[in-house]
Amino acid sequence: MLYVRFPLSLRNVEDLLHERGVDVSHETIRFWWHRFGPLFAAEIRKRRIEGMRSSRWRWHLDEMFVRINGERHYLWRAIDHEGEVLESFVTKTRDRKAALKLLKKAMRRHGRPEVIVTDRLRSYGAALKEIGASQRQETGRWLNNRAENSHLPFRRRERAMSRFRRMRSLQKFAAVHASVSNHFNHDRSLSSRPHFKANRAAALAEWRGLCAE
DNA sequence: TTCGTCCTTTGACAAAACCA
DNA sequence: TGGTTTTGTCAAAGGACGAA
Repeated sequence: MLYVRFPLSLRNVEDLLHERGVDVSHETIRFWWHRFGPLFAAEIRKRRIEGMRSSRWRWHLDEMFVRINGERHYLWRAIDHEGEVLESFVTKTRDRKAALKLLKKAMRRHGRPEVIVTDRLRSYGAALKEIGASQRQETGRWLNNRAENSHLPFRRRERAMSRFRRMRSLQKFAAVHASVSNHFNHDRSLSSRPHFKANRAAALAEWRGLCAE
């Protein structure tokens, strides 16, 4: 959890744990998050979906560049109007097929949204047409800030991580990171401090519950 | 005992980040 | 620009532990 949630390297986490009396190697940390990260992420996602009100009527779709060994890849994400990450995955191309995959994945899990906000990339139009929802699309230079903003934590992490070495782990990390940051990031600025504290305590307690199982 | 399985450690590596 | 440090990753070996 330390590794995924904070911009720490594997060796940073090793040292942190050492301070707390846990003696493990950096390789073990890596092993742990590969092994258990996806499990936790899936569990968090499942619980969130169960407890979700049907208020996610507007989606924001977005893609971003990620460089792996000098090769260009694209990280696709679907975000709801509250800034919560619904879906994310990695492809090598930026075309209709990738956009379509994103849409289908998200819709299978969350149902159809009323409005879909995208940037001006034509692939979205083509993909939406294919599933017969083109009238629900809204594009705009500024409309999609919601999605762009949610890249920030990810970018910060990417820098500390000295870029991703393999597509496989980027995919995994994107999924786990989305779930974990959804779980812990309640809006600090909008809610009062005691309210935020209560939320954070609840999130932590729930996390401990997940670990104990 | 001897396997087999599942984790952990170790040491090395190349790529990226950093710094002057 | 070029050298140094830091990064995630890998292969190989080690170790704990239960089953046969």
